[in-house]
Amino acid sequence: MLNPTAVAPVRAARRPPASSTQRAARSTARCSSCAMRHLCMPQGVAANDMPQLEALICSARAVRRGEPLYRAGDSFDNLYAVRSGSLKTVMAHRDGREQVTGLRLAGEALGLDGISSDQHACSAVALEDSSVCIIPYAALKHLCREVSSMQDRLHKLMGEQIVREAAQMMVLGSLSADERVAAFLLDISERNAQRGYSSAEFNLRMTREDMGSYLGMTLETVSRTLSRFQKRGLIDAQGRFIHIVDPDGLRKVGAVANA
Amino acid sequence: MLNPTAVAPVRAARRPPASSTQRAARSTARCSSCAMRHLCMPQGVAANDMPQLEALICSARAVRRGEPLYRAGDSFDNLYAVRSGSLKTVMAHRDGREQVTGLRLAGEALGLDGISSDQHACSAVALEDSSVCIIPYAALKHLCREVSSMQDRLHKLMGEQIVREAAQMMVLGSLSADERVAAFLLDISERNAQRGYSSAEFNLRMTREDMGSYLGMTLETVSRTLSRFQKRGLIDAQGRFIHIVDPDGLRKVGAVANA
DNA sequence: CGGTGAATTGATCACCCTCAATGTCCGTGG
DNA sequence: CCACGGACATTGAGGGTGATCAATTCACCG
Repeated sequence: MLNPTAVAPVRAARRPPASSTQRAARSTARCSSCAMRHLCMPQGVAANDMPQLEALICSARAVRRGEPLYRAGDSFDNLYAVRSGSLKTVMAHRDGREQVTGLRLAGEALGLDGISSDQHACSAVALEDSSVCIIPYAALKHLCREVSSMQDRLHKLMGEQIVREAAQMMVLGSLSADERVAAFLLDISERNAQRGYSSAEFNLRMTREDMGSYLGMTLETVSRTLSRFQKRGLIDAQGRFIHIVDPDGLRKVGAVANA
Repeated sequence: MLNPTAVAPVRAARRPPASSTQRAARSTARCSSCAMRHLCMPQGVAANDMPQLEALICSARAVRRGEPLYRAGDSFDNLYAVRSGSLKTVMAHRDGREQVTGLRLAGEALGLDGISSDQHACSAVALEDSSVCIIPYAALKHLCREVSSMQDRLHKLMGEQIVREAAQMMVLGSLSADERVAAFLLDISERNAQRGYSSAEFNLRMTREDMGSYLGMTLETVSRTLSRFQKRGLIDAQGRFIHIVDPDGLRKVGAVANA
């Protein structure tokens, strides 16, 4: 029921498990055992390509909670795949205001914001001690010219981000506060399910402020909304640990406006 | 001062000029004279590649005002480059609510929303009689494997859209109504300037409702905001025709909150 | 000249932000 | 061990921004 990696034991893991910093060597170890292989290496690639791919594109890096994997303005050299943990992407307005623009869970790709200008447009900050695969962009590009399935995979990755961001624009532009929070919880839930984890229980890792920033509302409104959802029996929230009790009810939030 | 194509004569062009429908043949004429060549064909491409590229990737299509170039759910086969006119991209929630997620002016690329799932995730609707270059995606992909500068161009195109959408998420999530409208006007102004048109005067083509949808507010609030900007001497608006009088003043909107 | 779609402007109200107090869980140090 | 400080979360009270509802004007067009 509980998933060992994605879902921490209930009410525990306020601090991430100590093992997570050791799981990924800080040096550039090959990640031939990388759980994200399917991301770096699509099924379509011939088996005999494998060794060269692994040699070429996969090393690992650990990022401590609160530390940046990269910052806005950093030169863009690598893409990343989250191996364990989770990160947020943050964009800054020139007046200093910041907003969370994305959330990446284990298995998801990171760093595409740097392709357009050879500089990262946003920062990526670890929400917990995490580890990422490093994929040198130059090498990946070269590979994509030789292996068409790799090209497809990269294109889809970028296309998915484009669609995901457009969907988030809809969330920010069209939905009420209740609907935004519900949509967010369902999104996380589905992404967990896709990766084989529990869709019902998870540890959000972000603060209420991060959530609010991502959803275009204040932390107080996030907190109030979660409390109301709890009273309505839609979720069971203990701080950052969320249990989705009634997913269908969440999906109907806003549609009916009452129970 | 006035630009012949981007800026229509003041107070005219409520209807697009009749010539615009003839400018682009409805058949698949080669666009060897396509003004958007730089988009399809980056400078880096060797001259002797040119003929094959033109033969491969460029035909044209006209789209009447209000008509869709493609609809959400349509199978994805082509990318497009706007040759003349302008289009909006629209995404629909399952409950039927729609939101404008993007605006494409002449010279800009369109259709990347279909890459991730081989189906378009949003619809593209012409804001005026327009014409687009058709770029078959399969052929483009093939070309990108042979010509590295073409690969770079496509990647940058996708990367730019990713960054642009993230920036729009910031607009929707962090800015006040005044700031959103100001940011929008400045964005259009800069995009016009980049394409060699006037940054001070342009015809917006969208309705107040489209603008509001794109900016996450109601058409009434858009209208009121524009009126207030006009009273403050920041702009001079006559319906959809906008003259930016004080761009620096627009940039300061929200920073000081008063004149 | 009436009809339609779009834009403007006004009046009212609700949603959500702001400010504030309190509570909880930490890790740290007395 | 308990006290303390800090970060985060929750909850309340009040106010402002922008939505909603509505009326009017304007341009275009059949």
